[in-house]
Amino acid sequence: MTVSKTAAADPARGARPARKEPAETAAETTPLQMGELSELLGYSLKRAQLKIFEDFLRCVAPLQLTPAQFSVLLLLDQNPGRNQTEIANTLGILRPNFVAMLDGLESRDLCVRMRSTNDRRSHILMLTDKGRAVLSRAKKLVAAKHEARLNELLGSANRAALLEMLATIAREF
Amino acid sequence: MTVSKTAAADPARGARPARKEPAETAAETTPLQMGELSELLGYSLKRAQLKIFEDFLRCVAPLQLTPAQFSVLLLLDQNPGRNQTEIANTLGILRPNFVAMLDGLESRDLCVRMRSTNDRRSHILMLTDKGRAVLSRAKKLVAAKHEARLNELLGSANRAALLEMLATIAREF
DNA sequence: TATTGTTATACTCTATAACTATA
DNA sequence: TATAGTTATAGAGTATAACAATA
Repeated sequence: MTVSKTAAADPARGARPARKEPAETAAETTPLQMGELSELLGYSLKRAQLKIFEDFLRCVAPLQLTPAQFSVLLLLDQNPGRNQTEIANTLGILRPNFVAMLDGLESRDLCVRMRSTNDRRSHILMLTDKGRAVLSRAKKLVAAKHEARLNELLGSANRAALLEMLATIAREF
Repeated sequence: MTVSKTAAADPARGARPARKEPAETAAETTPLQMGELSELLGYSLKRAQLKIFEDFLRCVAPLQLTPAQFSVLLLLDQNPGRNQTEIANTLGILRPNFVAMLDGLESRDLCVRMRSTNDRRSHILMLTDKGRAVLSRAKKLVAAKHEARLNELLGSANRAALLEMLATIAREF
C-alpha cells in the first residue's frame, strides 16, 4: 500500500551532482508517510475538489467566472422567472450571502432582478442577453478544456461513474 | 436525462388536503431543473465533500476533532520527529495557518512542540500519550460510523473505486 | 403573523508580507 | 543570505439575527 515514489526509485538520481529543484533546495527530506490518510475518503475528496476548482478557474479565466457564479448562471438559464430564495436554496447558498453575489453578476450586466407583479416582495431573476452569451462561452470552455481534461485523466466511463457516486453522496448521505 | 421527481409523480398527492411540510409551507413550488449542473463534476464534488465533512464531524463529535485536526494527528502518528513545515506542507496547510491549529492541539495536550537539537529553528512535533489515545478512539469512530455508512451507501467495491479516482485527481490533475 | 430581500455581523479558511531567531 | 516559526492582516466563504416592505 501507499506506493511511494521514493528517492531511491528516481532514475534521474546520480546523473547530475546537485539536482536542486526549487522546492528541495536545502531539505532533501524523505517524503512523509501518508499512512491511513490514503484510506480516508474525505481527505482525497477535499484535495480533489480543490484541484478541480483551481482548474475550473483557469479554464474559464477569460470570462472571470467562479464555479459558484457559473452554477448560478446555469440555473437561471434553466429556470427563468424564479426568485432569489428559490435559486439560492437550490444551490445551497444562504439568502443573505446570495445578495452580494447577485450584486456582482448584475453589475456586470449578466442578470437582472425584476420585482414580481404577483408578489411584490420577490425579485424575479433573469439572464440578460450578455449573460446568456457569457454562459454559452463558459459552457464551451468548460467542456473543451476542463471536462475534457478530466475525461483524459480518468476515461469517459470512469468519469461518469465518479459523477454518479458523488451525486449519490450529495443526495443521500 | 435529469430524471425529476415532479409534483405530478408524487403518490402522496391528493390523498391529504394540505400536506404542509416545514420547508414548503407557502410556496408549493415546482422543483427547479438542475439541467447541466447535474453533469458538472465540480458541483457534485463540492456538495459531496460538504456532506462527508458534516458526517465526519457528527461521527467524531465526542472527541471534538475536525477533519483537518484528525489528519494532523494521523500524520504525526505515522511521521514522528518531523517539523511544522514538513507536516503543514504535506497536508497543504500554509505554515502561518498551521500555527494556530497546533496551538489548539497542543493546548489540549494532544501533541507537543520540541526545539530540535540539530537545528534550533525547527519545532519537532510529537503526539502525546493523550494524543495517541484520542487518535485511536477517533479512528475507531471513523471506521465504525463514518466509513461504514459510506460503504453501506456505495458498496465496498464502489467506495474503493471512488477513493482511487479522487486520489488520482488530487495527485495528477 | 409570515415571507422576501436586505443589512450587519461574526467566525472560519485561506493567502501574503514581514518580523525573530537561528543557520 | 536563507530558513523555521511566528505575527499581523486581508480576503473569501459561511452562518445567524433583525429590519423594512409586502403578503
